[in-house]
Amino acid sequence: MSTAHGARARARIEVTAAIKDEARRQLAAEGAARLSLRAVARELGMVSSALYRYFPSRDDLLTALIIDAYDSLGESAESAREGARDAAAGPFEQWIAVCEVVRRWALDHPHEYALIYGSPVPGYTAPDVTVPAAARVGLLLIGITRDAHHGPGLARPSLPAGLRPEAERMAADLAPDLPPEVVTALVAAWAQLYGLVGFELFGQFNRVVEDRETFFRHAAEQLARGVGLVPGPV
Amino acid sequence: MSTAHGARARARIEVTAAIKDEARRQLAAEGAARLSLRAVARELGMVSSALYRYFPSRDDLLTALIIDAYDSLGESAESAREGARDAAAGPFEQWIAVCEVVRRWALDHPHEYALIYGSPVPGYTAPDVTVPAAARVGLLLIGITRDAHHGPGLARPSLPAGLRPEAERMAADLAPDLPPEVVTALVAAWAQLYGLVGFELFGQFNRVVEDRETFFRHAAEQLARGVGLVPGPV
DNA sequence: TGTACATCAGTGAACGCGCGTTCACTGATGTAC
DNA sequence: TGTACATCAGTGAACGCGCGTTCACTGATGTAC
Repeated sequence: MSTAHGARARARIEVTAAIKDEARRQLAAEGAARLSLRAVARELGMVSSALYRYFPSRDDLLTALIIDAYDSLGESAESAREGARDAAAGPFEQWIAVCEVVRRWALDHPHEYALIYGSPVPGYTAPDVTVPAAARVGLLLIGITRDAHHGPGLARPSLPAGLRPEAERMAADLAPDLPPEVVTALVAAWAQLYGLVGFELFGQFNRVVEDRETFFRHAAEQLARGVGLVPGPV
Repeated sequence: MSTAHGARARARIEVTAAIKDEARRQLAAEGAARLSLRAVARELGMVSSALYRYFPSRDDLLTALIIDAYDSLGESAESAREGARDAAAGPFEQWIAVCEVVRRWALDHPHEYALIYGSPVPGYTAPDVTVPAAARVGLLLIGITRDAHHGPGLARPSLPAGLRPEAERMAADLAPDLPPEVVTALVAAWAQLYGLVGFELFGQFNRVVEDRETFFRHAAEQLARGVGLVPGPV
């Protein structure tokens, strides 16, 4: 009975996974705009209407892929951080490790990256379910900075008076234990990181930057410094 | 004769412009992925095949729109810079003015911004004709920095030894009269600017940054400082 | 343990839609003599 | 200045394609008694 029920349930889980895998494959090959339920079904040897047993619409499938992409990136970033920490690297080096793995992930999964950080898919708006997954990298950068604050210390970035109220609001929202100057710099650095990655990925660095690894590493270090992090041991 | 010939030629120019205008309207309303020759023709009261007298294919129309978008942004940026200069603002303030107008333009033309700086349109690769238009904002930022270098002066950003060869190569390519450290910082700042704009535009700042004008202004100032610019008169 | 019923995955046909592009054509505008 | 011819814009029909979604259905799997 429980095995029987389990069998049907397991089958459901497996088919759902197969659908997502195939969808991800097509996403990787063609991009989100070209992702079609019919093509996914075709490839799986199913009839297109069968997918509706698993996803109520194309948008729901897209939402699932978006969450998976955020989680995949988040997981990479988190394990990069842990790897660095295990190697006795301090917050500054952890920051760099995370930035580099974000870039790496983006280069390895360009269409998934475009799906979550590129221009929105026309006619689709991401529902709130995606928010927690989307926040992972941001929270990780906050965590690293927090460690520095409560550990080796943090330089304090400058902050114009006009921005103080907003800085305090953001700090209260995101990391009440960190100085508002730091939180502000953190949010800016977070956005700027994606500027660097996006420009490389979407071809704006063609004919401009050649040694992109080295260039990026330096830029990531500058971002870390902007937040107040400094090189050094744990 | 010349008027007659002129009439036909003028008509051609006008219809071409009307097609681009309508295409731009649809682009603004729906995004590039939804732009269709048939819809444009329909709206203009023409038959879809008639457009082929003006653009050999949908991709060519898209290319024309891309160039126009780059040019529109470039023009905005250039005139913002001139406005600032006319108001006796120094390079630092000109830099801020340009950054702010880039942001403004992006918020006012989200789909055109997405077309040129967002994820690539699937199945389309921009031909080389777009390069000069695409370079305008970058060249403008270089120009501002050059003015500072030959005028009020420029702080010299740091540069790790490993990046020096690439920095020298970039400087030789882009601005041989500027120090390689500055050129490197410039390229990074340029990418980071688009990270800030893109995050705001594509919704990553939702629930995070509220006073976006003030936040952006501060971030733009930090970018300017990173390049070596400092506030002050001409 | 066996039987009657309910649940559910997957089928196959269909609806209605929009797209880019080609092609042979008509008729007006422009050109050469 | 008038005529014969060439150019060119725009038409209308068609080709072939793929899409998301609905719906009535079959047959296997699971559930309750």
